[in-house]
Amino acid sequence: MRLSDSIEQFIKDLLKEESTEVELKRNELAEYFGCAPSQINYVLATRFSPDHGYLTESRRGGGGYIRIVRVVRSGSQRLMYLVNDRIGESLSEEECIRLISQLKDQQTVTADEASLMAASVSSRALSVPVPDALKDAMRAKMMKAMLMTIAARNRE
Amino acid sequence: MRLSDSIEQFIKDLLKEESTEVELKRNELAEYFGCAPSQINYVLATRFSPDHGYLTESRRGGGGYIRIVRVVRSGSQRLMYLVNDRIGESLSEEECIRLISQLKDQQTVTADEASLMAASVSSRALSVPVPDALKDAMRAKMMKAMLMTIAARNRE
DNA sequence: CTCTATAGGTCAAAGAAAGTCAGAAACGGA
DNA sequence: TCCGTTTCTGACTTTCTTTGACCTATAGAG
Repeated sequence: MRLSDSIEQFIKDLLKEESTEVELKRNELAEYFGCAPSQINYVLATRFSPDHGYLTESRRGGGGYIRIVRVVRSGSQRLMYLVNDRIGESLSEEECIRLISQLKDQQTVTADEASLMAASVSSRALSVPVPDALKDAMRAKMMKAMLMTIAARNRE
Repeated sequence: MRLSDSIEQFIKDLLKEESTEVELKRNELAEYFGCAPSQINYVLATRFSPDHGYLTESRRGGGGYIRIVRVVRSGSQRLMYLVNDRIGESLSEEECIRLISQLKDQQTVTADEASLMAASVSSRALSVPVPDALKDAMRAKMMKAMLMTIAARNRE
């Protein structure tokens, strides 16, 4: 198992117990896992970003800390954020996959729906002679269209 | 016996034991067969493609892997017929819609999934400056990719 | 108010896997 | 034998992870 995954799991377990918020010491955590302190920042950046549904704040100096808060946003709030702010005019396949798996983690979509979405934006599905830039533009629109229909159905 | 055939057989044996899904390390497998790692990709491309009834996903970097999922089984005959015979190289939006609503009628997909699929092939989602012929070619591929993932999950 | 010990932050580079693709080699049919 | 197709390799690329050196903020002592 990857170190990053272990740390991610450790933090998520803490969040399960202490519910929506957890505070920890970067150096202690790094010590515990026997890794460089900056590894903690890597985990935060790649697994506890706002896209993943978390906010982090921290403080340096004596008595410093890192606090991680799981943001409780409704499914449609998340969807609207994605459609209006997060997704722009263009989205690569990798970015799509990342967003989709986050939605799945947050249970905004089911696993089945997630794999449908992933299939539709996959490079295999779009393998026609069209410039990559246009494909990414399509991906953005496809994602928005799909998210909108999900938002529409969730509203009742 | 051909190297590719040996590797193919090896993976299929794994799939027999571990049932429908197997995860492996590209480098280890190449090492085991004493060949170039890229040989594994060749085998995947020529023998474990979606047309053959398999899906693959992978991850790079430390702790990377390749996962192979067997899709074809008795229950998915109809879906595979759609993928291999019914849908050709090109599909208009109207044809997509018709197909999707048939799938919904047969309860192969839920209403929610049907609207997701429809959204992804909608003209709204594909409104970029690309010839219609190419869009319809994409629609065909997108539908096939999505049907494959549905077939993959329908195993009982 | 200044100094210093104590925390966390940043970034670039090294390491670990998998992907791509062009071309060499082997094979099979005419 | 000649030619096209399939198989195989190696060099190069891309992505993800991990580390280490250096930077910055804060609290508290003097």
